[in-house]
Amino acid sequence: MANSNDSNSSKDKAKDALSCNTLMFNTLVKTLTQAVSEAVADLYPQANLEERALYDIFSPAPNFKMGHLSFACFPLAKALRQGPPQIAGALAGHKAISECAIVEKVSAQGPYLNFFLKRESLGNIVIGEINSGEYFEHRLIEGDEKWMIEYSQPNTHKVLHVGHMRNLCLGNALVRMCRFGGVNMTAVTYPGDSGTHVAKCLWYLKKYNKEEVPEVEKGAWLGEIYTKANTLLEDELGTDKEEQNRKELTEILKQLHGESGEYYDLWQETKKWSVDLMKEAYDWADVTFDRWFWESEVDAASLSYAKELYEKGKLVKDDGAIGMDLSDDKLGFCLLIKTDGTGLYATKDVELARKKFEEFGIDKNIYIVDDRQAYHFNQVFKVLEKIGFEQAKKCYHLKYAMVELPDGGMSSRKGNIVPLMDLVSQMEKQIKEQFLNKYLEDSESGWTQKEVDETAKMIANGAIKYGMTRVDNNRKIVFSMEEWLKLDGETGPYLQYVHARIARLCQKLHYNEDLIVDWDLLNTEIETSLMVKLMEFNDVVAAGIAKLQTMHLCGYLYDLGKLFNSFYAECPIGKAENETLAHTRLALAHATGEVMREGLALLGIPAPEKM
RNA sequence: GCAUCCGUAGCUCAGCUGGAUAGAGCACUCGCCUUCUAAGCGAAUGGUCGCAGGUUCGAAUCCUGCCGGAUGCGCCA
Repeated sequence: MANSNDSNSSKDKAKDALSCNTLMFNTLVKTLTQAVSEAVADLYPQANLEERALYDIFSPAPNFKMGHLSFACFPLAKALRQGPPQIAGALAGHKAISECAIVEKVSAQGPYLNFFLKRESLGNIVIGEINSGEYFEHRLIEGDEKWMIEYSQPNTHKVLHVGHMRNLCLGNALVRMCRFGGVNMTAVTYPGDSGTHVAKCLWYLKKYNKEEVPEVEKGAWLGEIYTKANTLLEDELGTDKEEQNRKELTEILKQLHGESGEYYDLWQETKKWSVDLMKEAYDWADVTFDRWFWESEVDAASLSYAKELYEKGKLVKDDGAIGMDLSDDKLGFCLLIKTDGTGLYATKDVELARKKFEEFGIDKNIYIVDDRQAYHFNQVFKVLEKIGFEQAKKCYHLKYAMVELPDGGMSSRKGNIVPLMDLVSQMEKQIKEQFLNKYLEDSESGWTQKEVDETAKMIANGAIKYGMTRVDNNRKIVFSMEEWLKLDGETGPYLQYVHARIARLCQKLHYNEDLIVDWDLLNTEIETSLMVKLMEFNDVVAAGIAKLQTMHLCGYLYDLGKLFNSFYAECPIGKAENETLAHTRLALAHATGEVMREGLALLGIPAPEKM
């Protein structure tokens, strides 16, 4: 009993931290909501239903044969004291709905009210807004809370590998989506530039390394040194060298803390090599941060803050160590000062949170970190709450499962990793060989080598980012180079291809905003389906922001791409029966291109003009 | 032992706060370039939704138990 209550409340708290309200931005759904509201008020005068509640009931119909939008009457049954099918029947017959200006046809199917919208309304309101750009200006999220997302916490002195990309792609996409929806968002990173891994790396570099430091790619080389250091230290465990090694590492850490000595100088020099590597990856991913919080920056401050908390009686001493007893909350004991007087990971995270609250005045604090840290963050958030930070309730650990290799987890400690740039370069090579190089010889298309290189880069970028953001955060990704190099089916390049096709089409057929269109001419199912799909874009993004998920946007863009490709195959544009139809279809294609470009941009994926 | 996550087609995954016939991709089979980019389109094949109960008008979805897998649980980060 107590257990289930506890788990409920912790789930509720997590929801609380996430919660945000989406606005009623969908023009057509809003119009339908008003119609339904009017009909309900007329038919059931005693009922008192808010428009907002009605608006939320609308959803896409399961398939385009049944309608464009559905309204399920189940939620109304209690308030209206009638069965859902009866309600649906009554509403369908009311003229506020059946004669609504945007409704082509409405029918009650069992408990559902299914709407077909007028092509003219879809065209003028949806396609028109998209092509003018107005559609992308809607604010999606209510309120003016300040949000912060911390993502990408790579360690210096280790290799950046494909596992880090999941975090980076996810964070990048969420930041972009939130900003698109009108959220005041600050993006920060927290690289680990201090601690034992650094000491180990420097220890090996100074004492054992015989290789020349390379001229280029020093960061990757340094990562290999770290792996060697670890291997050596593990090999010497249990030998008479173990004690000596430990002493040497402690001495190095002491120098780093004291900010002087040969190892401190070496740290400063080598850190730069790693940071250059990080920046290379961030440039590749087109990621920027508003603030870099260095681990070394909070190191000393975190310890003095913990001491201060202890003196104030907020922490207790136990077994010689200092921390907070969270056993009442089933979170054990959160250790903050070790018996040797130094701090820990949690100590730094408490200080970092304090800094975020004070420096930025944030209301919502999101951490994108892998799911192995769940317990750690539960402890840290609880500590913050008990210290007295109101914002602790709005701290949220956005978990994701690890990227693994077919034979198990990736570990730079063991060195069984795929460096990020290996994947990128192999993919670019493959893209050129399989697709782009042929355009070099083709005198008609006449691509330059530079165009080939740039396009290959964009496509590899799209493939990796889509691959990393399309699966549920809770599901682990097993990385296989062979699989990732397959670029057909549901992939980033499929979406980019749709965009490139449209761009070419608009160019060849001279798309412009002044084309004379007649939306009523679009009378095939595929054309109206495409229009309805386009209408849903903002809804999908808003839902993604509310849930902090990228997966649904990926799925949406893929569905949109599929619809477009079917449309492209079935409906001739340049050779349509008449000019107005050609122009109308071209406007629809252009709108699809705009949504695709914007959607890809939210995932951080570039949209090539040709490929 | 306790906690979190996962278990849906041969493989990789969708299925949103329970709701209308469980959907894609890959693989396999068949069709489509004298028409706007075939990195494409169309068709066919493939599922007792891990198992067992419960709640409900209705459960892949919520609850409980079990099975199988991953991860975490005080001096690492």
